[in-house]
Amino acid sequence: MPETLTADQILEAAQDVLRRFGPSKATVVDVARALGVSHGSVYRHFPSKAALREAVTRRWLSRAHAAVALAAKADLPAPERLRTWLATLFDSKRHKVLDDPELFATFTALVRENSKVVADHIAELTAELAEILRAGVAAGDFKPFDDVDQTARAVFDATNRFHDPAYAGEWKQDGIDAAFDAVCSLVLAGLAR
Amino acid sequence: MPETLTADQILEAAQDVLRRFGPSKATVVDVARALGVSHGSVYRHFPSKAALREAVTRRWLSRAHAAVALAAKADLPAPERLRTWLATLFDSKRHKVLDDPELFATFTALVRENSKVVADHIAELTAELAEILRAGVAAGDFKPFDDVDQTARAVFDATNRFHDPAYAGEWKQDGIDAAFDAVCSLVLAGLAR
DNA sequence: GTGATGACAGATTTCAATATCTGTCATTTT
DNA sequence: AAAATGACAGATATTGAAATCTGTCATCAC
Repeated sequence: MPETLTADQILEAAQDVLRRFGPSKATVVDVARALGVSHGSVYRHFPSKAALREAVTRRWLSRAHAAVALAAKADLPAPERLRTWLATLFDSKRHKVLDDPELFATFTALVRENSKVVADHIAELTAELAEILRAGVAAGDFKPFDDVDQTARAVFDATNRFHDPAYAGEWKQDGIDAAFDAVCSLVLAGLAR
Repeated sequence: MPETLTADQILEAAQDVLRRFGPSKATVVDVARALGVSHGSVYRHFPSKAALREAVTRRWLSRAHAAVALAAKADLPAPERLRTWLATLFDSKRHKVLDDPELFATFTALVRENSKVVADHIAELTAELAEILRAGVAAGDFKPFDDVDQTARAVFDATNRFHDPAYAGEWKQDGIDAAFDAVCSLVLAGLAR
């Protein structure tokens, strides 16, 4: 039972409220109630409801991705590492949506309302991709690229169907793994020396 | 002023009503009113509002695509033909959304509510792609594929960002053409012998 | 003085009454 | 008889009044 209210406590409570009530019902008053404080206190730490939701979204997204980034750090040749990275990204999101569709929907709604957060997250992801591409070029596995960042973004775009939550509904369909492998192989063939 | 009401007249009127009122406000009663008949007469030709909307969607989609399919029939080597096909598809959709965003939104909403129509349309599109791929394999421009249809679908999936209306908001951003070229080149490199 | 409160104005949401729409079908029109 | 109608029941949408929420700020507590 801490003396003073911290931004982190508020974020934690806001996350709980969002989980329980969903993105359309969760209010700042609910968050304050959950913490046993007045809603005015929340506004001491966050300038607006939108800012609070954005902060929750950012935290949620970065924590969710930390696991993926780690899993795909394996010490492999670039092509395999790229394939693993893409497959891990896909698998992790697919598991999320299958395990708890409601929570995934809440999370997706939050992400959708913050295009800035999405842009930043995509920038992080493509930076990871660019890293792999550079390693592959250095090792002679990939052909040299005019613009590695552009190519990294192209790889990200080409695999959209397997990481954009907008397509989550298709991730349980039969043949989705074959479709993923097909795109993956096409992309890898396009990168190969 | 024809004697008897035809399904085609109803489709035409329904299309007008949808254009004018938008997908959420357009009613069967509106369509009947526009034709000067009772709404019961509409139900003689279409079993439900959903069926009527689906029929409109199908017609709208197939007419919109006829122009694209034609434009991309040019007598070129397969790789150029593929690039032209993809570029024409992208350009045509981008023009639609830029020229009349409201109509595009109406159209997109209709498409979204009919996943069956979408699936059929995608099947047609990938069939066109598969045709190009086969020609390319025969001419020795593309490497032979295990499964041409699967590869065609992979090409379609990889270029999602440039034909799925869900991304229409990004089509006016700077650098979108460069992003398109990057994905296109990656895909073509992946197909090349 | 720093942090928390709760009253307040304006914006947004909820709710229930009302109106409109969807789909059916017995009846009317041609 | 084939086509069209319009009354009807149940479902859905609209509306406006009441409730709740957001964001501010003068005041209170430590």
